[in-house]
Amino acid sequence: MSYRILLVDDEPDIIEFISYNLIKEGFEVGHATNGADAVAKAAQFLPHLVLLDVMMPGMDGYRACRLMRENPALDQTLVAFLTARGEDESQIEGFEAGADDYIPKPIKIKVLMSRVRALLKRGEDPSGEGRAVQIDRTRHTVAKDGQEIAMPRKEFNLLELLHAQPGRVFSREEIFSSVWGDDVVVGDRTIDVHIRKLREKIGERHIVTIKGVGYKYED
Amino acid sequence: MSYRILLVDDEPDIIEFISYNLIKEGFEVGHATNGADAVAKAAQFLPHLVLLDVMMPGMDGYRACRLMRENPALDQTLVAFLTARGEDESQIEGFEAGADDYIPKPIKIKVLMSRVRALLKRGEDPSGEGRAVQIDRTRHTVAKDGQEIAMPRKEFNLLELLHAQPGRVFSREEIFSSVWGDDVVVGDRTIDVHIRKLREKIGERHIVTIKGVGYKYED
DNA sequence: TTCGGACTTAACGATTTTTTAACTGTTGCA
DNA sequence: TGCAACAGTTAAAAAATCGTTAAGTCCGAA
Repeated sequence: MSYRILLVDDEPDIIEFISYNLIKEGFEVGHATNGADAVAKAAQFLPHLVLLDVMMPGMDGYRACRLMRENPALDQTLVAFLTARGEDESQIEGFEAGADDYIPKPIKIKVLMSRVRALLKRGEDPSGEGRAVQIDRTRHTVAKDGQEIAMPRKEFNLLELLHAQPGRVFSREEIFSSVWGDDVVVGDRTIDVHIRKLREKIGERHIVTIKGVGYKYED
Repeated sequence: MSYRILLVDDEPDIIEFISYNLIKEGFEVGHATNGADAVAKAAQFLPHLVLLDVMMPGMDGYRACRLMRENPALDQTLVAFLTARGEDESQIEGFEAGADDYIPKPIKIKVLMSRVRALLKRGEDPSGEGRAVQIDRTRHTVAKDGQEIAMPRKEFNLLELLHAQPGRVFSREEIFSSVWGDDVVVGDRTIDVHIRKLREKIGERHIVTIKGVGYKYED
Protein backbone atom coordinates (compact mmCIF):
# COMPACT_ATOMS: atom_id res chain seq x y z
CA MET A 1 0.00 0.00 0.00
CA SER A 2 1.22 3.46 -0.76
CA TYR A 3 0.58 6.72 1.00
CA ARG A 4 -2.49 8.68 0.02
CA ILE A 5 -2.14 12.39 -0.45
CA LEU A 6 -5.01 14.79 -0.89
CA LEU A 7 -4.08 17.86 -2.87
CA VAL A 8 -6.19 20.95 -2.48
CA ASP A 9 -5.73 24.06 -4.59
CA ASP A 10 -8.06 26.19 -6.64
CA GLU A 11 -5.68 26.29 -9.60
CA PRO A 12 -5.95 23.19 -11.79
CA ASP A 13 -2.48 23.83 -13.21
CA ILE A 14 -0.91 23.56 -9.80
CA ILE A 15 -2.94 20.47 -9.03
CA GLU A 16 -1.73 18.82 -12.18
CA PHE A 17 1.87 19.77 -11.71
CA ILE A 18 2.17 18.64 -8.13
CA SER A 19 0.02 15.62 -8.75
CA TYR A 20 2.29 14.50 -11.53
CA ASN A 21 5.31 14.66 -9.30
CA LEU A 22 3.67 12.93 -6.38
CA ILE A 23 2.46 10.08 -8.53
CA LYS A 24 5.91 9.75 -9.97
CA GLU A 25 7.16 9.12 -6.46
CA GLY A 26 4.64 6.38 -5.97
CA PHE A 27 2.01 8.20 -3.95
CA GLU A 28 -1.71 7.84 -4.45
CA VAL A 29 -3.15 11.24 -5.11
CA GLY A 30 -6.61 12.71 -4.73
CA HIS A 31 -7.54 16.33 -5.29
CA ALA A 32 -10.07 19.04 -4.64
CA THR A 33 -10.33 22.63 -5.78
CA ASN A 34 -12.15 24.15 -2.85
CA GLY A 35 -12.43 23.82 0.91
CA ALA A 36 -15.84 22.20 1.10
CA ASP A 37 -14.94 19.58 -1.48
CA ALA A 38 -11.67 18.96 0.33
CA VAL A 39 -13.40 18.14 3.59
CA ALA A 40 -15.77 15.76 1.85
CA LYS A 41 -13.04 14.07 -0.17
CA ALA A 42 -10.86 13.73 2.90
CA ALA A 43 -13.60 11.89 4.76
CA GLN A 44 -13.83 9.40 1.96
CA PHE A 45 -10.25 9.18 0.79
CA LEU A 46 -8.74 9.11 4.28
CA PRO A 47 -5.44 10.52 3.15
CA HIS A 48 -2.26 10.22 5.13
CA LEU A 49 -1.37 13.75 4.16
CA VAL A 50 -3.32 16.76 2.96
CA LEU A 51 -1.55 19.48 0.99
CA LEU A 52 -3.80 22.42 1.56
CA ASP A 53 -3.69 25.78 -0.15
CA VAL A 54 -4.50 28.61 2.23
CA MET A 55 -5.90 31.10 -0.23
CA MET A 56 -8.99 29.71 -1.85
CA PRO A 57 -12.30 31.24 -2.85
CA GLY A 58 -15.06 30.36 -0.45
CA MET A 59 -13.79 28.33 2.43
CA ASP A 60 -10.11 28.98 3.08
CA GLY A 61 -7.50 26.44 4.07
CA TYR A 62 -7.63 27.06 7.80
CA ARG A 63 -11.34 26.60 7.99
CA ALA A 64 -11.12 23.42 5.92
CA CYS A 65 -8.38 22.16 8.17
CA ARG A 66 -10.41 22.79 11.30
CA LEU A 67 -13.36 20.93 9.83
CA MET A 68 -11.15 17.99 8.95
CA ARG A 69 -9.79 17.95 12.46
CA GLU A 70 -13.29 17.45 13.75
CA ASN A 71 -13.46 14.15 11.91
CA PRO A 72 -12.03 11.47 14.19
CA ALA A 73 -11.30 9.30 11.17
CA LEU A 74 -8.73 11.89 10.15
CA ASP A 75 -7.01 11.88 13.49
CA GLN A 76 -3.72 10.62 12.13
CA THR A 77 -3.86 12.66 8.97
CA LEU A 78 -1.07 15.15 8.50
CA VAL A 79 -1.83 18.58 7.09
CA ALA A 80 0.66 20.81 5.34
CA PHE A 81 -0.30 24.31 4.24
CA LEU A 82 0.80 25.79 0.97
CA THR A 83 1.21 29.46 1.53
CA ALA A 84 2.65 32.53 -0.12
CA ARG A 85 5.26 34.61 1.63
CA GLY A 86 4.12 37.64 3.50
CA GLU A 87 1.56 35.44 5.12
CA ASP A 88 4.12 34.48 7.72
CA GLU A 89 2.00 35.90 10.48
CA SER A 90 -0.75 33.55 9.47
CA GLN A 91 1.41 30.58 10.41
CA ILE A 92 0.16 31.05 13.91
CA GLU A 93 -3.34 30.56 12.75
CA GLY A 94 -2.20 27.62 10.69
CA PHE A 95 -0.62 25.79 13.56
CA GLU A 96 -3.64 26.56 15.69
CA ALA A 97 -5.77 25.02 12.99
CA GLY A 98 -3.65 21.91 13.29
CA ALA A 99 -0.92 22.22 10.65
CA ASP A 100 1.98 19.80 10.64
CA ASP A 101 4.05 21.80 8.23
CA TYR A 102 4.22 24.90 6.13
CA ILE A 103 5.37 24.86 2.56
CA PRO A 104 6.10 28.23 0.97
CA LYS A 105 4.72 29.34 -2.36
CA PRO A 106 5.81 29.71 -5.06
CA ILE A 107 6.31 26.00 -4.92
CA LYS A 108 9.70 24.56 -5.65
CA ILE A 109 8.86 21.04 -6.52
CA LYS A 110 12.00 19.53 -5.09
CA VAL A 111 11.47 21.25 -1.78
CA LEU A 112 7.90 20.10 -1.71
CA MET A 113 8.77 16.53 -2.51
CA SER A 114 11.42 16.27 0.12
CA ARG A 115 9.08 17.74 2.71
CA VAL A 116 6.34 15.36 1.75
CA ARG A 117 8.71 12.46 2.06
CA ALA A 118 9.91 13.72 5.40
CA LEU A 119 6.39 14.17 6.73
CA LEU A 120 5.24 10.75 5.71
CA LYS A 121 8.34 9.07 6.92
CA ARG A 122 7.63 10.61 10.26
CA GLY A 123 4.08 9.35 10.17
CA GLU A 124 5.28 5.88 9.41
CA ASP A 125 7.16 5.76 12.64
CA PRO A 126 5.94 8.57 14.90
CA SER A 127 8.81 8.32 17.34
CA GLY A 128 11.37 7.75 14.65
CA GLU A 129 12.61 4.78 16.57
CA GLY A 130 14.79 2.39 14.73
CA ARG A 131 16.78 4.97 12.87
CA ALA A 132 20.09 6.17 14.15
CA VAL A 133 19.39 9.74 13.24
CA GLN A 134 15.95 11.27 13.43
CA ILE A 135 14.83 14.42 11.76
CA ASP A 136 11.97 16.55 12.97
CA ARG A 137 10.94 18.99 10.28
CA THR A 138 8.40 20.78 12.35
CA ARG A 139 10.81 21.54 15.15
CA HIS A 140 13.72 21.83 12.77
CA THR A 141 15.87 19.60 14.92
CA VAL A 142 17.93 16.50 14.51
CA ALA A 143 18.11 13.86 17.19
CA LYS A 144 20.83 11.30 17.74
CA ASP A 145 21.09 9.01 20.75
CA GLY A 146 18.34 11.00 22.39
CA GLN A 147 20.37 14.16 22.02
CA GLU A 148 18.93 17.07 20.12
CA ILE A 149 21.45 18.63 17.84
CA ALA A 150 21.20 22.19 16.62
CA MET A 151 21.56 22.48 12.91
CA PRO A 152 21.62 25.58 10.74
CA ARG A 153 19.47 25.80 7.67
CA LYS A 154 21.78 24.60 4.91
CA GLU A 155 23.15 21.77 6.97
CA PHE A 156 19.66 20.73 7.92
CA ASN A 157 18.43 20.77 4.34
CA LEU A 158 21.38 18.78 3.17
CA LEU A 159 20.99 16.15 5.84
CA GLU A 160 17.27 16.02 5.23
CA LEU A 161 17.83 15.33 1.57
CA LEU A 162 20.28 12.51 2.11
CA HIS A 163 18.44 11.13 5.09
CA ALA A 164 15.15 10.87 3.24
CA GLN A 165 16.49 8.06 1.09
CA PRO A 166 19.16 6.12 2.94
CA GLY A 167 21.54 4.33 0.65
CA ARG A 168 20.66 6.33 -2.42
CA VAL A 169 23.55 8.24 -3.89
CA PHE A 170 22.98 11.91 -4.58
CA SER A 171 25.26 13.51 -7.11
CA ARG A 172 26.69 16.91 -6.39
CA GLU A 173 24.44 18.32 -9.07
CA GLU A 174 21.38 16.88 -7.39
CA ILE A 175 22.48 18.25 -4.07
CA PHE A 176 23.14 21.72 -5.44
CA SER A 177 19.88 21.75 -7.29
CA SER A 178 17.94 20.58 -4.30
CA VAL A 179 19.57 22.48 -1.46
CA TRP A 180 20.75 25.62 -3.22
CA GLY A 181 18.47 25.76 -6.24
CA ASP A 182 19.32 25.76 -9.90
CA ASP A 183 20.06 29.44 -10.24
CA VAL A 184 22.44 29.85 -7.33
CA VAL A 185 26.08 29.25 -8.08
CA VAL A 186 28.43 28.35 -5.29
CA GLY A 187 31.94 27.03 -5.25
CA ASP A 188 32.92 23.42 -5.45
CA ARG A 189 34.10 23.07 -1.92
CA THR A 190 30.95 24.41 -0.33
CA ILE A 191 29.26 21.04 -0.17
CA ASP A 192 32.34 19.46 1.32
CA VAL A 193 32.41 21.95 4.13
CA HIS A 194 28.79 21.30 4.98
CA ILE A 195 29.35 17.58 4.78
CA ARG A 196 32.20 17.95 7.19
CA LYS A 197 30.05 19.80 9.67
CA LEU A 198 27.37 17.15 9.42
CA ARG A 199 29.93 14.47 10.05
CA GLU A 200 31.17 16.32 13.08
CA LYS A 201 27.67 16.42 14.45
CA ILE A 202 26.15 13.08 13.62
CA GLY A 203 29.26 10.97 13.28
CA GLU A 204 31.59 10.07 10.46
CA ARG A 205 30.06 6.82 9.42
CA HIS A 206 26.60 8.05 8.52
CA ILE A 207 27.62 10.00 5.47
CA VAL A 208 29.51 8.10 2.85
CA THR A 209 31.47 9.61 -0.01
CA ILE A 210 31.41 7.90 -3.36
CA LYS A 211 34.25 9.50 -5.17
CA GLY A 212 33.37 10.90 -8.53
CA VAL A 213 29.71 10.17 -7.96
CA GLY A 214 28.31 11.82 -4.86
CA TYR A 215 27.29 11.24 -1.27
CA LYS A 216 24.84 9.05 0.51
CA TYR A 217 23.47 8.58 3.98
CA GLU A 218 23.60 5.23 5.74
CA ASP A 219 22.14 4.35 9.12
CA MET B 1 14.06 -1.88 -9.60
CA SER B 2 11.73 -1.08 -12.45
CA TYR B 3 12.05 -0.83 -16.20
CA ARG B 4 13.50 2.36 -17.60
CA ILE B 5 11.78 3.95 -20.58
CA LEU B 6 13.19 6.83 -22.58
CA LEU B 7 10.53 8.96 -24.18
CA VAL B 8 11.46 11.11 -27.15
CA ASP B 9 9.10 13.62 -28.72
CA ASP B 10 9.43 17.26 -29.64
CA GLU B 11 6.09 18.16 -28.12
CA PRO B 12 6.31 18.68 -24.35
CA ASP B 13 2.59 18.06 -23.97
CA ILE B 14 2.91 14.59 -25.39
CA ILE B 15 5.94 13.92 -23.24
CA GLU B 16 4.03 14.91 -20.17
CA PHE B 17 0.94 12.96 -21.03
CA ILE B 18 2.67 9.70 -21.84
CA SER B 19 5.18 10.17 -19.07
CA TYR B 20 2.39 10.54 -16.54
CA ASN B 21 0.81 7.29 -17.61
CA LEU B 22 4.04 5.36 -17.70
CA ILE B 23 5.05 6.56 -14.28
CA LYS B 24 1.66 5.65 -12.94
CA GLU B 25 2.33 2.11 -14.11
CA GLY B 26 5.56 2.02 -12.19
CA PHE B 27 8.06 2.63 -14.95
CA GLU B 28 11.07 4.85 -14.57
CA VAL B 29 10.87 7.48 -17.27
CA GLY B 30 13.44 9.74 -18.89
CA HIS B 31 12.77 12.06 -21.79
CA ALA B 32 14.30 14.09 -24.58
CA THR B 33 12.85 16.51 -27.12
CA ASN B 34 15.24 15.97 -29.99
CA GLY B 35 17.27 13.25 -31.60
CA ALA B 36 20.70 14.36 -30.51
CA ASP B 37 19.64 14.71 -26.90
CA ALA B 38 17.93 11.33 -27.10
CA VAL B 39 21.12 9.59 -28.17
CA ALA B 40 23.06 11.21 -25.37
CA LYS B 41 20.42 10.51 -22.73
CA ALA B 42 20.14 6.91 -23.85
CA ALA B 43 23.86 6.36 -23.39
CA GLN B 44 23.55 7.52 -19.81
CA PHE B 45 20.12 6.28 -18.84
CA LEU B 46 20.50 2.86 -20.46
CA PRO B 47 16.77 2.43 -20.95
CA HIS B 48 15.11 -0.90 -21.53
CA LEU B 49 12.79 0.71 -24.05
CA VAL B 50 12.89 3.87 -26.15
CA LEU B 51 9.66 5.39 -27.39
CA LEU B 52 10.83 7.43 -30.32
CA ASP B 53 8.90 9.96 -32.34
CA VAL B 54 9.74 9.81 -36.03
CA MET B 55 8.98 13.39 -36.99
CA MET B 56 11.25 15.71 -35.12
CA PRO B 57 13.04 18.88 -36.13
CA GLY B 58 16.72 18.32 -36.71
CA MET B 59 17.63 14.70 -36.35
CA ASP B 60 14.65 12.47 -37.04
CA GLY B 61 13.75 9.27 -35.24
CA TYR B 62 15.37 6.89 -37.69
CA ARG B 63 18.67 8.64 -37.56
CA ALA B 64 18.57 8.76 -33.77
CA CYS B 65 17.74 5.08 -33.69
CA ARG B 66 20.67 4.21 -35.93
CA LEU B 67 23.02 6.16 -33.73
CA MET B 68 21.72 4.40 -30.65
CA ARG B 69 22.20 1.06 -32.33
CA GLU B 70 25.86 1.87 -32.72
CA ASN B 71 26.25 1.95 -28.97
CA PRO B 72 26.92 -1.58 -27.76
CA ALA B 73 25.58 -0.74 -24.34
CA LEU B 74 22.19 -0.28 -25.94
CA ASP B 75 22.24 -3.58 -27.70
CA GLN B 76 19.40 -5.02 -25.69
CA THR B 77 17.41 -1.83 -25.72
CA LEU B 78 14.07 -2.01 -27.48
CA VAL B 79 12.96 0.80 -29.75
CA ALA B 80 9.37 1.58 -30.65
CA PHE B 81 8.56 4.31 -33.14
CA LEU B 82 5.68 6.69 -32.69
CA THR B 83 4.42 7.58 -36.12
CA ALA B 84 1.45 9.14 -37.86
CA ARG B 85 -0.57 7.25 -40.43
CA GLY B 86 0.25 7.84 -44.03
CA GLU B 87 3.83 7.26 -43.11
CA ASP B 88 3.19 3.58 -43.44
CA GLU B 89 5.69 3.24 -46.19
CA SER B 90 8.31 4.52 -43.86
CA GLN B 91 7.91 1.49 -41.67
CA ILE B 92 10.38 -0.21 -43.87
CA GLU B 93 12.95 2.37 -43.03
CA GLY B 94 12.02 2.06 -39.40
CA PHE B 95 12.62 -1.64 -39.19
CA GLU B 96 15.81 -1.21 -41.12
CA ALA B 97 16.89 1.30 -38.52
CA GLY B 98 16.27 -1.34 -35.88
CA ALA B 99 12.72 -0.82 -34.67
CA ASP B 100 11.07 -3.40 -32.45
CA ASP B 101 7.58 -1.99 -32.79
CA TYR B 102 5.47 0.68 -34.40
CA ILE B 103 2.90 2.64 -32.46
CA PRO B 104 0.46 4.74 -34.49
CA LYS B 105 -0.26 8.38 -33.84
CA PRO B 106 -2.50 9.90 -32.72
CA ILE B 107 -1.68 8.03 -29.59
CA LYS B 108 -4.37 6.13 -27.80
CA ILE B 109 -2.97 5.76 -24.38
CA LYS B 110 -4.45 2.34 -23.70
CA VAL B 111 -3.00 0.99 -26.91
CA LEU B 112 0.34 2.45 -26.09
CA MET B 113 0.38 1.11 -22.57
CA SER B 114 -0.54 -2.39 -23.60
CA ARG B 115 2.12 -2.42 -26.27
CA VAL B 116 4.68 -1.19 -23.83
CA ARG B 117 3.71 -3.88 -21.36
CA ALA B 118 3.85 -6.48 -24.09
CA LEU B 119 7.29 -5.35 -25.16
CA LEU B 120 8.65 -5.36 -21.67
CA LYS B 121 6.70 -8.40 -20.54
CA ARG B 122 5.80 -6.87 -17.28
CA GLY B 123 6.25 -8.87 -14.22
CA GLU B 124 9.70 -9.93 -15.20
CA ASP B 125 12.03 -8.27 -12.80
CA PRO B 126 14.84 -6.46 -14.55
CA SER B 127 16.85 -6.07 -11.36
CA GLY B 128 18.41 -9.44 -11.82
CA GLU B 129 17.59 -11.05 -8.51
CA GLY B 130 18.99 -14.48 -8.35
CA ARG B 131 22.02 -13.49 -10.33
CA ALA B 132 25.41 -14.06 -8.84
CA VAL B 133 26.30 -10.41 -9.00
CA GLN B 134 23.74 -7.66 -8.61
CA ILE B 135 24.16 -4.07 -9.56
CA ASP B 136 22.22 -1.20 -8.05
CA ARG B 137 22.67 2.01 -9.97
CA THR B 138 20.82 4.13 -7.47
CA ARG B 139 22.98 3.09 -4.60
CA HIS B 140 26.02 2.70 -6.78
CA THR B 141 26.74 -0.64 -5.21
CA VAL B 142 27.60 -4.09 -6.39
CA ALA B 143 26.42 -7.02 -4.32
CA LYS B 144 27.86 -10.50 -4.31
CA ASP B 145 26.81 -13.19 -1.86
CA GLY B 146 24.97 -10.54 0.09
CA GLN B 147 28.15 -8.54 0.45
CA GLU B 148 28.30 -5.01 -0.80
CA ILE B 149 31.45 -4.28 -2.71
CA ALA B 150 32.79 -0.79 -3.15
CA MET B 151 33.60 0.06 -6.69
CA PRO B 152 35.04 3.25 -8.18
CA ARG B 153 33.43 4.92 -11.11
CA LYS B 154 35.24 3.43 -14.10
CA GLU B 155 35.22 -0.04 -12.66
CA PHE B 156 31.54 0.27 -11.92
CA ASN B 157 30.72 1.49 -15.41
CA LEU B 158 32.71 -1.28 -16.98
CA LEU B 159 31.09 -3.97 -14.91
CA GLU B 160 27.70 -2.47 -15.55
CA LEU B 161 28.25 -2.70 -19.29
CA LEU B 162 29.36 -6.31 -19.29
CA HIS B 163 26.84 -7.35 -16.66
CA ALA B 164 23.89 -5.96 -18.59
CA GLN B 165 24.29 -8.66 -21.21
CA PRO B 166 25.79 -11.80 -19.73
CA GLY B 167 27.48 -13.95 -22.27
CA ARG B 168 27.78 -11.26 -24.90
CA VAL B 169 31.32 -10.43 -25.90
CA PHE B 170 32.28 -6.78 -25.95
CA SER B 171 35.21 -5.80 -28.08
CA ARG B 172 37.77 -3.42 -26.72
CA GLU B 173 36.49 -0.78 -29.09
CA GLU B 174 32.98 -1.16 -27.78
CA ILE B 175 34.18 -0.95 -24.23
CA PHE B 176 36.24 2.16 -24.87
CA SER B 177 33.43 3.82 -26.70
CA SER B 178 30.92 3.02 -24.01
CA VAL B 179 32.90 3.57 -20.84
CA TRP B 180 35.35 6.24 -21.92
CA GLY B 181 33.58 7.85 -24.83
CA ASP B 182 34.73 8.23 -28.38
CA ASP B 183 36.86 11.30 -27.94
CA VAL B 184 38.95 10.14 -25.01
CA VAL B 185 42.10 8.28 -25.87
CA VAL B 186 43.73 6.02 -23.35
CA GLY B 187 46.41 3.41 -23.59
CA ASP B 188 45.88 -0.22 -24.48
CA ARG B 189 46.52 -1.68 -21.09
CA THR B 190 44.03 0.51 -19.28
CA ILE B 191 41.16 -1.87 -19.81
CA ASP B 192 43.24 -4.81 -18.65
CA VAL B 193 44.03 -3.10 -15.40
CA HIS B 194 40.39 -2.40 -14.70
CA ILE B 195 39.44 -5.93 -15.66
CA ARG B 196 41.96 -7.21 -13.21
CA LYS B 197 40.51 -5.13 -10.41
CA LEU B 198 37.05 -6.38 -11.21
CA ARG B 199 38.27 -9.94 -11.12
CA GLU B 200 39.87 -9.33 -7.76
CA LYS B 201 36.59 -8.06 -6.42
CA ILE B 202 33.92 -10.28 -7.91
CA GLY B 203 35.97 -13.38 -8.63
CA GLU B 204 38.02 -14.59 -11.56
CA ARG B 205 35.42 -16.70 -13.22
CA HIS B 206 32.83 -14.01 -13.87
CA ILE B 207 34.83 -12.15 -16.44
CA VAL B 208 36.07 -14.15 -19.37
CA THR B 209 38.66 -13.08 -21.91
CA ILE B 210 38.16 -14.04 -25.51
CA LYS B 211 41.52 -13.54 -27.02
CA GLY B 212 41.62 -11.29 -30.02
CA VAL B 213 37.97 -10.43 -29.55
CA GLY B 214 37.15 -8.94 -26.19
CA TYR B 215 35.64 -9.67 -22.80
CA LYS B 216 32.36 -10.98 -21.52
CA TYR B 217 30.61 -11.46 -18.22
CA GLU B 218 29.24 -14.84 -17.15
CA ASP B 219 27.26 -15.65 -14.04
C1' DT C 1 25.91 49.48 15.78
C1' DT C 2 28.10 45.59 17.26
C1' DC C 3 28.39 40.88 17.84
C1' DG C 4 28.10 36.22 16.57
C1' DG C 5 26.67 32.56 13.91
C1' DA C 6 25.89 30.93 9.19
C1' DC C 7 27.63 30.48 4.90
C1' DT C 8 31.09 30.70 1.46
C1' DT C 9 35.62 30.88 -0.54
C1' DA C 10 40.30 29.76 -1.49
C1' DA C 11 44.47 27.65 -0.68
C1' DC C 12 46.61 23.70 0.37
C1' DG C 13 47.07 18.88 1.70
C1' DA C 14 45.53 14.15 1.47
C1' DT C 15 43.54 10.42 -0.70
C1' DT C 16 41.73 7.74 -4.16
C1' DT C 17 41.18 6.71 -8.83
C1' DT C 18 42.94 6.25 -13.26
C1' DT C 19 46.47 5.76 -16.44
C1' DT C 20 50.96 4.63 -18.00
C1' DA C 21 54.91 1.90 -18.80
C1' DA C 22 57.82 -1.77 -18.34
C1' DC C 23 57.96 -6.36 -17.93
C1' DT C 24 56.02 -11.16 -17.94
C1' DG C 25 53.00 -14.86 -19.66
C1' DT C 26 50.42 -17.27 -23.08
C1' DT C 27 48.84 -18.86 -27.44
C1' DG C 28 48.99 -20.17 -32.15
C1' DC C 29 51.45 -20.97 -35.99
C1' DA C 30 55.26 -20.77 -39.60
C1' DT D 1 61.58 -23.83 -31.78
C1' DG D 2 60.98 -19.15 -32.11
C1' DC D 3 58.31 -15.38 -33.46
C1' DA D 4 54.39 -12.37 -33.23
C1' DA D 5 50.33 -10.91 -31.33
C1' DC D 6 47.88 -10.36 -27.56
C1' DA D 7 46.75 -10.33 -22.65
C1' DG D 8 48.18 -10.25 -17.57
C1' DT D 9 50.68 -8.17 -13.78
C1' DT D 10 52.81 -4.76 -11.17
C1' DA D 11 54.43 -0.54 -9.42
C1' DA D 12 54.55 4.02 -9.80
C1' DA D 13 53.26 8.40 -11.94
C1' DA D 14 49.56 11.40 -13.05
C1' DA D 15 45.08 13.12 -12.59
C1' DA D 16 40.98 13.72 -10.39
C1' DT D 17 38.54 14.35 -6.51
C1' DC D 18 37.74 15.15 -1.80
C1' DG D 19 38.98 16.92 3.05
C1' DT D 20 40.59 20.47 6.08
C1' DT D 21 41.59 24.76 7.64
C1' DA D 22 41.57 29.51 8.06
C1' DA D 23 40.08 33.17 6.64
C1' DG D 24 36.30 36.60 4.72
C1' DT D 25 31.44 38.16 3.96
C1' DC D 26 26.87 38.56 5.06
C1' DC D 27 22.95 39.07 7.82
C1' DG D 28 20.03 39.18 11.68
C1' DA D 29 19.45 39.70 16.70
C1' DA D 30 20.60 42.05 20.85
